[in-house]
Amino acid sequence: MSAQGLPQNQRIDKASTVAADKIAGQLRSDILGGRLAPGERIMQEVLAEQFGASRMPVREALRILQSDGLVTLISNSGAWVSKLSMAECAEAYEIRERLEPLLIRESIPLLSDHEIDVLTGLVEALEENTDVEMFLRLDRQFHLLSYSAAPTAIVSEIIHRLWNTTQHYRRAFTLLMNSERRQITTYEHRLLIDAIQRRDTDEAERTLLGHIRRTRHELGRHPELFIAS
Amino acid sequence: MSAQGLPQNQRIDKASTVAADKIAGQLRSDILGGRLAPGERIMQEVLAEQFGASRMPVREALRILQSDGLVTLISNSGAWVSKLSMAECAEAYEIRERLEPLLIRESIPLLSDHEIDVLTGLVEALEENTDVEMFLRLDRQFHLLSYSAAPTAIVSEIIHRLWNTTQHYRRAFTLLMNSERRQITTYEHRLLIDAIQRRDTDEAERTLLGHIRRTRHELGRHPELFIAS
DNA sequence: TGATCGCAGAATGTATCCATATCAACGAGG
DNA sequence: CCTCGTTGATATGGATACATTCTGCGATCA
Repeated sequence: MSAQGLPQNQRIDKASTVAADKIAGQLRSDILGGRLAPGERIMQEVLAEQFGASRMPVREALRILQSDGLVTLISNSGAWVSKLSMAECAEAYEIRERLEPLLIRESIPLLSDHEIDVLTGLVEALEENTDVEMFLRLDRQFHLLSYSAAPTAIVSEIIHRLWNTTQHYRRAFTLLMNSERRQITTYEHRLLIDAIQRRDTDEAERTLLGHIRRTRHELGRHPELFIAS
Repeated sequence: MSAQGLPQNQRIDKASTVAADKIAGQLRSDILGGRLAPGERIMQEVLAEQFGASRMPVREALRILQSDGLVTLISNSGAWVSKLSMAECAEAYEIRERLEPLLIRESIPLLSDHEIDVLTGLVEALEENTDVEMFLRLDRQFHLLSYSAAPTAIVSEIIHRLWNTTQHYRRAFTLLMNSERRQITTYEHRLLIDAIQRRDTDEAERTLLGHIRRTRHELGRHPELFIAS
């Protein structure tokens, strides 16, 4: 049982020199950016040619994305962009309801003043913004940054995954939001940033929980986003 | 954006004909069974020879186990059996506290009478058992079976992952349990199976939460399980 | 003496080729 | 006309060989 220690830095997010990582990064960006739709087939050879590499690193990239939950692999059959049923999407939101309050609670006391300034700026940018892609990016940045100081690596990873796998449906949902719904979102964000500025963890938790829950309920009213295609 | 549908069965748990799956299965069993310790190095060539295969399926197997959280891969460096710090282990229990009550609540109404009989049998077997490996197996079977009827695939997967990654520490912890502690566990299991038999979801949730929380607190008193080796 | 550079060995990453499984089209039979 | 079996094309899985990167040890120089 000679247990040799791991290198210190278990997480290396910076682009590595490994082709598979680069391909995975590009693919991830394509999926999150909506350029690849859920259910769409991914073929190894096409990707390989596209990247000027052999199929080998592509296969590894697909495995990587599978562990991110972004791609579904089936033996001897192929790879598809993961898709969620309405039930699964609702489930993702239920999990977020239970875990993100934990994250914000752990994070708030450790956020720097500078980070809170950035968060405030993001909320303001969100109010002025009208573009859907920009909304998705800013909203994601705002929430994930608000959790970023939390020292809880495992929860963070789970939440990142859920944000990734639900990204496509948030986009579709955002497109459907009417002005009333946008107003509500704006207010929720204002309440949340206010609580964060005052470092009122309890209030932040409550507001966040309501924010996610309301979104889940709203999503339940749009089953058309999940029709099998 | 021609989204072609995926095959119906996204999950194929039965042993496939694919070598990588078989290797992954064996490795998983080795890790969960304690024959491979956290932090231990895994070398592709050794495994390949051991299975009479080339390094290629081994690499795929390692990716699979990475998505299970059992293995940590580092580019251009190698693979290690995942290990947890005490903080991460405590975090895993905090997540379980928040998600497993959800699972048991969703599961209980859908459990068949037969499954409840099996659960009852497992509790009895646990009380009579004295062997550590058997305890781990029975305890795991009991809890996971009690959740098995829950239609929540995502939560289930998260919980399975957490049980996997904490397995080694549960083993070490189980070895340290004194008779008083074992008594408490027995009572908790009895309360839980009683609530399940009566299909009392609220009581089951409460009992389960306490069960996990007490274990987490108890674990916090044994930092020696996490010394860097 | 110690610190840095460099080289050798080993392990991982990649490419190419071959084997095999899957699926759809086609044709024969009922 | 429908059903079932066969067959062929296509895409994935696996093996071997080669390239690249990392690590640790030792020599050299300040």
